[in-house]
Amino acid sequence: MSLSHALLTSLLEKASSGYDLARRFDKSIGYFWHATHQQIYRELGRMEVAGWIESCAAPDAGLTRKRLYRVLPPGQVELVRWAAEPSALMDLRDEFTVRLRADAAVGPLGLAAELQRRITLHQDKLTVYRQIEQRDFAPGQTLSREARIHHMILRKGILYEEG
Amino acid sequence: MSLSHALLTSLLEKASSGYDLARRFDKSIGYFWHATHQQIYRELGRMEVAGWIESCAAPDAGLTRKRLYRVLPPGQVELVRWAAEPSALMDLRDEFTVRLRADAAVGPLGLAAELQRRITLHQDKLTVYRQIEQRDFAPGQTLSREARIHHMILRKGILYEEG
DNA sequence: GGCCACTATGCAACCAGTTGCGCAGTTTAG
DNA sequence: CTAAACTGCGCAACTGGTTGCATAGTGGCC
Repeated sequence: MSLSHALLTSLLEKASSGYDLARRFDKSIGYFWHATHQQIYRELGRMEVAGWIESCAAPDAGLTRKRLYRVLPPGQVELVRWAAEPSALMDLRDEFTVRLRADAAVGPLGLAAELQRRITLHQDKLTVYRQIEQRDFAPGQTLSREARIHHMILRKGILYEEG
Repeated sequence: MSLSHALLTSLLEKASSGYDLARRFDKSIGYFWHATHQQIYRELGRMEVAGWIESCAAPDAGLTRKRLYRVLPPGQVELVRWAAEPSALMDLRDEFTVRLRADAAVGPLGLAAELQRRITLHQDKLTVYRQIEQRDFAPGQTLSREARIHHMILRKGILYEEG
């Protein structure tokens, strides 16, 4: 399973509460690995039991139950171990393409409007991605290794949305 | 859920046994909606209970349990109803990109060989897709509506693998 | 005649992901 | 001052997907 490893990565980038993690996740790793807050809380619990992370009451918790999670050395060791494993190519689960096949099989079903709506959504994402690229990865800059990897991942997203 | 609708589509294209369906699935709709034989048998059972499909002993069954499944009118009605529903953009679950992020976060983890392996796999798929395109959708032909939709879907696969 | 690979179906157990709900504290607008 | 919206965590029930195994007939080979 990779959700735990995705969370480890995200927590290494910045120690956070479950809630903040869920929100940041939506806007970064969430683009290529989606998770609900339920999954995230459950997984944080498991990882704490496993000794991969630890938690304490968050400094800004006040009277709330807010907890801050932090990666422990065994968590980082596990992440490194896992990252080097080979893995199968992502398998797609594309509902709309199934609908297109259905349309091909049983005649025109009026999918044009829906198709147009989806193209617009993809264009919106593309616009956002390109803005991020201009903002964070403008040409001529010298980028760190980390930044170059993030740029590559973003390029992949851009190529996908263009497709 | 869409697996049932993917199976309905595939069965409309050609009535089949569960086993044949599973094999055809791998090489057509399976490219954008993966399923194991277990899921397929279970779903066929449910759909038969629901009255979407019917089955009889296959003509070539001999003494085996082989059964032939066929879509009934309520199944087709359901497929048409479902196809017109709006649906969310596919969300990706890309393990390798999580690994790249992990590499970015905790330093070089030697993912180059794995990356190369995956590029080769994508190139192999691309070659297959292009051969199918040349064989089935050569330019200059007049294609049916159905064929044009299948071609579009294939084009999308090609763009994805090129990316 | 015996072995192996393949066709064909299915059970059972498990794990991951989703949905709906509930609780409790904090902030903000009227 | 109070209602509504937001932050933050979590339980319970369910559904979908995966894995390992079992069964049984068919066809080819040596």
